[in-house]
Parts: sequence; C-alpha cells; structure tokens
Amino acid sequence: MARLPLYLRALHTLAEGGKRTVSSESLAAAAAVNSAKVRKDLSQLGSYGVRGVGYDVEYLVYQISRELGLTQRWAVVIIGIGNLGHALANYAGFASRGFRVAALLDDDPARVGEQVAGVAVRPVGELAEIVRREDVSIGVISTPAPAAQGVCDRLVDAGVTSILNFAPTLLSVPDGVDVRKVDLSIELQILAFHEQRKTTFEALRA
Amino acid sequence: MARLPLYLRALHTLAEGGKRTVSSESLAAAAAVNSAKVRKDLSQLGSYGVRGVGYDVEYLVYQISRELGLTQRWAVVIIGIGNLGHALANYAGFASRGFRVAALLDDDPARVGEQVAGVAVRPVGELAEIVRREDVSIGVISTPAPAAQGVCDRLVDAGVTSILNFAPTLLSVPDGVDVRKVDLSIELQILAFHEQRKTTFEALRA
DNA sequence: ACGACTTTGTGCGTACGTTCACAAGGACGT
DNA sequence: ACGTCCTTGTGAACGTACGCACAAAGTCGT
Repeated sequence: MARLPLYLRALHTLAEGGKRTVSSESLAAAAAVNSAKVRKDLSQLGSYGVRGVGYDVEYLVYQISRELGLTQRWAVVIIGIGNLGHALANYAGFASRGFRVAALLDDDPARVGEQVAGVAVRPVGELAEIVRREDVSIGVISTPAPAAQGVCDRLVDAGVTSILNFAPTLLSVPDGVDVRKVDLSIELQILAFHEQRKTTFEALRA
Repeated sequence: MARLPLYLRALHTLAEGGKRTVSSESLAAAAAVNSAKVRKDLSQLGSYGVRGVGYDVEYLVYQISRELGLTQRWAVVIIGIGNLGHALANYAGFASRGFRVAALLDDDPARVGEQVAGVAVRPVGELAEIVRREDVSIGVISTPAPAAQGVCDRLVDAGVTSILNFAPTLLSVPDGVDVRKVDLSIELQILAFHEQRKTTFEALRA
C-alpha cells in the first residue's frame, strides 16, 4: 500500500515524542486519513493491535519497515547532478529510511570529480560497473528531459529494475522494470486548476 | 482532472513534431493511458474532436490550458532556497507553463541578497507585502521539515490559498486552502516495496 | 471477580474510476 | 452521390476503494 510510508513517518514522529502505543484514531489524525482505513491497512499486513489499547509504536515501525523492505539498505544511484541532483544527494530523508547513495553520475566533465554530500561525482560511463559492484537496484534520474530516456536505457541495461524519474518525459522500459515519476510542473498545474475553480466560484457568488 | 497536464505535455511534444491532428489512440499512447479514458476526459471538458479524424492539436492545447487556468500567468513564491529551492527556481518547466516566480524567500541572512535564476533572495518577513503587491496565490515550501508549518501559517495569513509542500511533514491549513505534497522519500519507499516483491517472487520460483 | 469502557477487526453498502464495446457521425476515395 | 472506413462519444458492466457501523475482545478500576 502507498500509505504505509505515511504511517511510518507519523510513527517515527510519535516515537520521538515518547509515545509507546497509538490508537488507529490518533495515527489516522497524524497521517490525515480515515481511522478505518488505518485499521484495514494494518490488519492486512498481519500486525496485531490490542483491543482497548491500540498498537505498539515500536513493533509497528518494525512491521511496516519489514513490509516495505526497509530492513535492508537499498543502494541508489543518482544520475544528473544539477540543482535537483544536489538536493537529492543531500536529502537527509534517504539515509534515515535505509537508502544509501552508492554513486552520483553526470555526463558533464566539469562536474565529474566534484564532491557532493561526501560522494564524488563520476562519469556515466562507470554506471554498469558501479551497479554490479555495489548491487544497485534503484536509479534516480534528475537529468534534463532530452537525456532521460538514454539514461534510463543505460540503467535498464545495467540491471536496475526500479527507477525514480524527475525528468518531464514518459520513459519506456521493458516489463519487470518499475518507474515512478515526479513532475514538479504537473503539481503546480493541478494547484492552478483548483485555484482557478476557487476564483471563478467566488466570481459567481458576487 | 489530474491527467490533463499529462495530455498537455504530450500535445506540446506532438505540436513540436509538426502534428496538426491527433487521435485519442495516439494521444493515449503518448501519455501512457487508455484511449477510452482520453476520450472521456476530453469529452467532459466539452472539446470536440472530429470523428474519423481526431482532435486538432493546437485547439486542444488551448482548451486544456484554459481548463487548467494556464491562460493567466500565476505568480508563485518559493520559500526555502536550499538545494531544492535552487532547483525549483531554475526549473524551466514553470515558466513554460505560465508560472512566474514572483519571489524567493529565505530566513538565512547569508542567503538573502543572493541572485538565483535572475531573482534576488529576500527575507521571509517581506512575504505579506510581496504577496499583496504581486498578487501571489501559490506558495512553494522547500524548507526543512521543522520550519514548514510556520512558513505555511505565514503563507495562509498572507492570503495564499494553494501550497505545494516538499517538506516531509503534514501541514494543517484552514478550509479553502489546498495543499499538495511531494515527498521524495515516500517515492523511494514505494519503489523499494515493489523491488522487494520482485526479489522475493524470484526467490520463490527458484 | 465483575462490569463498564475503549479500541480493534471487518462485513456491507456506496460511490467512483476504469475499461470494453458499439452505435453515431463525418471524411475521403471512387 | 454513394459506400467504405476511421474515429469519436458514451452506455453499461466491472472491479476496487472507501467509510460507516457494529460485534468481538481485552483492559482497567472497583
């Protein structure tokens, strides 16, 4: 389920606040979802809550992490070390959730050798070797759009089977390879759409 | 609909390729969705295709832009000019879709005054004035998580009614304010989940 | 030891989005 | 002018996700 990471984040916050147990109701509030949904999700992954008490926070964190596969440290390569690549390489949320940046790659010779977040930028040509050596299974594409498909193909050839794409392009990949896309411009357009609805609605009321 | 920006991007690509008309089938292929879905979406916004021919690309671009409210240039403020803020400020996709970066704001005095993408970084204290002067309705939060809620409150106070949040926190806002969130870590966790399913499935086959 | 209270787990009705499949409609060749 | 072919627009079936509401279950105070 796509909501498990949300619960996980909320649980970490609760744990830091010293909470030992949590009810579906308060977890739902912390994750901004319905409490019945929380209970259904959690029951589906077999974790047992205690009726009248709630769920043990620490145990739940473990169960969800296990379900999401976060008990192992996934190796990640980031390709395209522009501003976004820098931001991703420095993003603390990766390390804290069990992801390890195995390499930063860029085609621009001016960027190769630069140290970013304690990792040296390498040329894209070394991709295949790095993937093999470090057992990388996740690739992040933060290149400009025209370069994305080529980089994607090289990732697939190297054996990477999960790709997170920030370039505003549709990637075509063979079966068995997962692609998730994040398009910043699309998010803004959706906001603009709602914003327009709001203003036209106000205009109608006037 | 959340798919309209996808169509729009595909249509722009087609237009650059010189296509004058497009069938629901080929547009569906370009956006990686079902063709019936495309036709339903387009018919719902009243645009008329021509049976036997397809849709006029240019006219469709105009209709979708209109529906999404992209015929006006929305003013956007970006708060938190770290690596991610830099990336956002430089992101070409914003300007090309009718968004205008009205201001870059940061609380760090060391960053104030810096020029990023041709815009000077200003202190957050000037937020309210800028929002009023530039008629800003969309705010982008790219601060660290602990600062996000505070920044969000200031945006709401200033009259911003649409917020794009990159900080890994749940924002609470009053009714009438839209929040969309992008959490990089959650995307990776979802990939890890699928990746784990793939490897355990292979293990079962062996 | 018992009863009241809290919270889980889930059955069920509802609503929504998706997809198939086909009839209506228009273009294009002959 | 007519028939064939292509593509749209949509009715209907399907599957799924959501949320209410309640029974089962376990805790805590007395």
